[in-house]
Amino acid sequence: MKKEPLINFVQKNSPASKQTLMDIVEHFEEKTIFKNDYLLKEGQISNDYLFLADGFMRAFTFDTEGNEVTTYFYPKNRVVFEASSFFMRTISTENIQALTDCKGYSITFEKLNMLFHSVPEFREFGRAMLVKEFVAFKQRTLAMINKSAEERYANLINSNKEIFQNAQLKHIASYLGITDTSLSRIRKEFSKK
Amino acid sequence: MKKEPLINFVQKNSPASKQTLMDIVEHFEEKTIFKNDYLLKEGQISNDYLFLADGFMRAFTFDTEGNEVTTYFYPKNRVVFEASSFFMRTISTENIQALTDCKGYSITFEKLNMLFHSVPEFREFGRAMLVKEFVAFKQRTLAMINKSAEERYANLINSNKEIFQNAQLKHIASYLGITDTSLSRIRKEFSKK
DNA sequence: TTCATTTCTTGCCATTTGGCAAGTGCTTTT
DNA sequence: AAAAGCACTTGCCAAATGGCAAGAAATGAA
Repeated sequence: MKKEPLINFVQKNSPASKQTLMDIVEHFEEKTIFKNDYLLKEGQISNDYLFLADGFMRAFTFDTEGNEVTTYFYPKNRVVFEASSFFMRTISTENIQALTDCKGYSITFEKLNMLFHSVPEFREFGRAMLVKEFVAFKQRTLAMINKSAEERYANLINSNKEIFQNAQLKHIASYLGITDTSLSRIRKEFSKK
Repeated sequence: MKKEPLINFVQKNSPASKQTLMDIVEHFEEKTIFKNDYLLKEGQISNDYLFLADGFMRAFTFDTEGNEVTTYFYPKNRVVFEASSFFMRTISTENIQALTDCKGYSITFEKLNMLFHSVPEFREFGRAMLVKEFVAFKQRTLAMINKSAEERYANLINSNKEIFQNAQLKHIASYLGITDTSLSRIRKEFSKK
């Protein structure tokens, strides 16, 4: 069956019977997004809860001065969604863009809700995804507060090597909260060690 | 009835019939926490999902150098919980402490789950709370990245005046990601305008 | 291959924030 | 009232990061 990565992912995060899993993934549709295209554009109400089977994405928005700020990187084998817009049905201030050609399985808000109401195990999955995202953000916020740019860089390169293979320096820089100039210098310092 | 603030809060966030509301709040227990006491201590698995009816709390943890870092302030009339520890049943790295005498209504993980499974409207409530927290964190992370300390201070004082009436300077400073020395200077600059 | 465009690096200097330590003022204890 | 403790402020200087602009390197198009 084609949706095997999705099945494995759901199973891993919230065990369910084979039949239940099939009932769940049946409602996901295959989706392809080419490099530089968007899963979500600001101003829209997000209607894609996407399991990213292959590729690499990023979320970004703009600060008050109009600079692009990367808010998140999404490697493959995880779900990609903008919680606020998707779940609250509000207009998104974020963009989600493919940094490489991407393939995955997507479900709409309506269908996801239907599954949440009818499949208790899947509710656990949904909550686990939300909590996971939340925790990741918390840790990042904390790191922003009490670590130097160099330490944040070191953490990122240790935990998410693939970011450096897929994203541009300026994307990584704004994600780390520094300028690309500074990141370039930090990287230089770092390579000496 | 005693739990009226809670009833109103649930009703506002996810409308339900009077009877359903009563069924929900019945499972919450009144809880009092005195100033400087803890709702959650690091090392514990959180088992309190608290609606804070009155008082003021903060969450904090320690950075790698052992400095206290305030991660969140909780004014009254909102829910207070550590999503990671409470929902994932993992050991908390955060502390939640009362900054004033506090009163609220608390429910355990088990009972909350029971309600989530049996009351669809309440599931919506639970999700809304999680998403809300998430959004607040995202905005904060973003602000940490692309705003100066002075701007972050200005935002905080405009949006959360009560923090300044309830928390110490050093708590606010670590929340803003600066030292109390710097905050003191910023505050001085600010009062000139 | 060659040219054009984009991405990344680097030098110079400015600005922001931090570290430390002393000092002020308020509150609590005795 | 004196002493002690805590919260906050301030001066001095250091360290981290930014802004700008020029140049180098990589990438993509013709």
